[in-house]
Amino acid sequence: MTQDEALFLKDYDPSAYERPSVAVDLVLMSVIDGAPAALLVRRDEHPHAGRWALPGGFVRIDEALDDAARRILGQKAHMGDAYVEQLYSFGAVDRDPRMRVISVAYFALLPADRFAAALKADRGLTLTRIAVDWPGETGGPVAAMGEDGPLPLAFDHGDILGLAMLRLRGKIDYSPVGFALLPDRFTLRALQDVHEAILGVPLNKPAFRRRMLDKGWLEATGERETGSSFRPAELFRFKPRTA
Amino acid sequence: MTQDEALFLKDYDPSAYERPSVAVDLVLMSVIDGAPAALLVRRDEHPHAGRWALPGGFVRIDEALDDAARRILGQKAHMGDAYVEQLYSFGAVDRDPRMRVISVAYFALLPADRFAAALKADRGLTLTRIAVDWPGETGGPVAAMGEDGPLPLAFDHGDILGLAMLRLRGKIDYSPVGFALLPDRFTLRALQDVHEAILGVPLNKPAFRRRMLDKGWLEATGERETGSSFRPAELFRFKPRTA
DNA sequence: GCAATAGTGTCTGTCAGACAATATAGG
DNA sequence: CCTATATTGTCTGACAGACACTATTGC
Repeated sequence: MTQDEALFLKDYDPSAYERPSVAVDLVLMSVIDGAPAALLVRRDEHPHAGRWALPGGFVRIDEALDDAARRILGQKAHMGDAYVEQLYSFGAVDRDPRMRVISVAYFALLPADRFAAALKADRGLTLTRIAVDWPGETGGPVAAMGEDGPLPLAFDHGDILGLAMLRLRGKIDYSPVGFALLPDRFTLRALQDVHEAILGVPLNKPAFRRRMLDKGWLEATGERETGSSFRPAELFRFKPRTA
Repeated sequence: MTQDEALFLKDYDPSAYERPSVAVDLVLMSVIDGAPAALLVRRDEHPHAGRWALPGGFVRIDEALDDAARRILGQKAHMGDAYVEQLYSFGAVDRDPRMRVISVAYFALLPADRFAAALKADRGLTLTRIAVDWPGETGGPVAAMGEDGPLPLAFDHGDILGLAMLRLRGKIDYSPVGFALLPDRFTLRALQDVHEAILGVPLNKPAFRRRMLDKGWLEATGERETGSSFRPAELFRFKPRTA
């Protein structure tokens, strides 16, 4: 930094304009029993008390956006590391009636067992199945299904959830994000189940197997699944490097 | 809104936390003479005085993010309507040395003649060719080429420019964004030139023609281009509805 | 051996790339 | 007719879907 720049910095007045609050909202996604699922929190306070919302929080003044997402993943969702990706920023003026809040939405992909652990650790979290009226290229509205039908969502969180599903559907067959929804070792059938749940269509087994193996993302472990009363499938692992 | 909610709103204190500034930065893109191009502004003030930056500005407290992008498109880039899409939000803590600024980046796609008009209207704008070290699936770094080599970019605007190119490259062959880079009527050769510039690779002419016509995005006008000393190509138009 | 699923071989339709043939404007 | 490019036809290789076949485990 030059001396001029240092002088300029000293005199700069950052309080000239009224500033919005910036929040991060997290779409926690998994595939459970062959269907896409998400974790929501029930709002106890106004606004939208009684509705369900994405876990979220305000970005601190000295905290990067990505760091805020990971902090909320730990604090609000009781998760350790996970695949986290920025989704979109929502900035309608009236999306929060309290005040101007711009929300940077992220989504996190987690294996089903991590969902179970988080639900046990925090009773405030609710598991919902995501229902999408697929197939339809545009990826229409989604619904978070509770025990007694669709849950009412707070703010614009329904839009965020829908966009997250759309993004995931768009990425899953040309990027290795699907592996983040499975445990370390998994069978090709389990991987196919995940893809079918996300895409909402049944897939051809031999073609799926060929495609996955050709991409070079998979590494055979030589191990077999246990507990089946029929021929056990081989367990594969995600190969991190394209080598 | 219930009475409870109204009461709650009244008592809510929005000034509890220090808030970041939120800005919108615009990547104005076109294809000129067979190469991707962008419009930049030269910074006169600190920080990064003398470097080139994306046109941008702060989001007003009562202005939606998308509206801010369109306002800046008009005010700073002297453009009317255009294809505008949100790109990504950049939120590193130290990306602006003055203060905490979170930038929501947008990109706009414009036909080459609109670029020329904007350059005439505002002498502060600079036209740069975008050089990308392609082909390479990951889409390496980009450089904004001036008369005498690469221009130094301010803040993290090089990252933003690179991500914009990557996004455009990823979308162009499965979405109709390419038409936004051309005038109302255009030849298939011009469309192919745009695709080749964005993708950085030569394309097969018959295959390109077939693919485009099969997608149903194009409408033949029956008119022909003029001014060529050889067989004139038919002019096509973008068909808005998939009908 | 039986049941049930894992894993493989093969055919076929679709589609993009390659390449060549035909069409048409100005001169 | 000549030049240069538009436009079309055809062949071919890559690849996904369909479907049937073989393999392997527990019982």
